[in-house]
Amino acid sequence: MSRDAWGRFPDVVGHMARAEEREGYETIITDILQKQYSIMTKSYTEENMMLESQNTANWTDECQSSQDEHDMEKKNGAHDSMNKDMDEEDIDDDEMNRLDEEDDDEDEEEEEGDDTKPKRRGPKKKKMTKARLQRFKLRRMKANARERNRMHGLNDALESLRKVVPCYSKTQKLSKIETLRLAKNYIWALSEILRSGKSPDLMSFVQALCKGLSQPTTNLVAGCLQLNPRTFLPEQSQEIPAHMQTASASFTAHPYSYQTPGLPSPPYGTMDSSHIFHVKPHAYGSALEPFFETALTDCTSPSFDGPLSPPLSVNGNFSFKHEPSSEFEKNYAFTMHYQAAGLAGPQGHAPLYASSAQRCDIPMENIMSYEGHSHHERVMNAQLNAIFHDS
DNA sequence: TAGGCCATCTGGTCCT
DNA sequence: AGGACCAGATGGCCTA
Repeated sequence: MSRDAWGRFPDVVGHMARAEEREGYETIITDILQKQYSIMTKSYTEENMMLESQNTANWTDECQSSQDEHDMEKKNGAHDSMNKDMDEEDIDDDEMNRLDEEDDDEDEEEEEGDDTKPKRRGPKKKKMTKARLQRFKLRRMKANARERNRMHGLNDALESLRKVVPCYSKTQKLSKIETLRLAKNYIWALSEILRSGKSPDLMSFVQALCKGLSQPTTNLVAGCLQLNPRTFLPEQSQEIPAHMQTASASFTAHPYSYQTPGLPSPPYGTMDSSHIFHVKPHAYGSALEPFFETALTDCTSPSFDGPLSPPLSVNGNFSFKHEPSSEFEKNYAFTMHYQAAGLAGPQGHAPLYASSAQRCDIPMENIMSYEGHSHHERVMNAQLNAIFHDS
């Protein structure tokens, strides 16, 4: 989603533009803020309490009548700072100092007038003054701006993560939670491959990737890898060819059921091992057996929540080079971006197992969604090639 | 229309 | 005191 120069989203800008057309809304907002602050801090004198009680009585009606403006302010998000093109960096200390001075002056006046009243114990509570209100607003604006920046940074990092997990697509973005789940599965799958030292079949690999993902994301992953999700979803297990079931048997033994407690909707957590294929792993000689045997022995937790401690080294097989200069990258039959057709044989298909008796021919064209020729996608393809071809 | 996802605001807590 | 981080609340957008 595109943002303007101040990081504001289009709908926010639109709201602001409409809000700016309203006359006097700032006054109303300031009034509301003042009342809110008075209530929040509870720092008022008896006189203020009297006033507050009166104001509170009127406040509900006022808030109701000015709800549109108030909502506008909330939606705009620190609209004052935005309307004045102020960001966190723009709120300078001079303004704060000036407000401090005003604040001090008003405090002195307050002390002079308090002679007749009994002095309270404890920390002195300050009256809500205009300057203090301004300071409060400035502080709030700065905090909001920081929080916005922080969340933008978080989202940027998440976007980076999206690009390095399989099935990156600019048009159909994975949600945040699905990105994290897929990344977790991906890391786990790669680490197990490294640990076992054997190449898995594509089916099991996709199954591992899709564990705990929602149905749409599962479809997306399957689509990216040009698999029919029906072939590895548990509900359709009976339709799976024998060799697929064999390959999937080890997946059955996967101790990491993704049945995350409290998941919000049925699509999540449907890959629980308790209902996948119902096949015992040791009865099959899948190439993935070591892959999951280690998992069985190493992991006692029924979920992915335990420490993974993946034996991954980015400096190892996954050489992060921009150009496919190495033999490693050049020779992959699993190449997606370098047009696998010429490498994968006359039918444009390549065997998943270079050495396995159980082969699963998958069309190589567009094996992943490909919308750009960025570095990370080449790296991703290289990694997948390494997994399915080189180990 | 309900539900999912998201951005933002907000107050609390912890840390420096 | 101020910043980072977090979680709850809220409202908008989109889709089935």
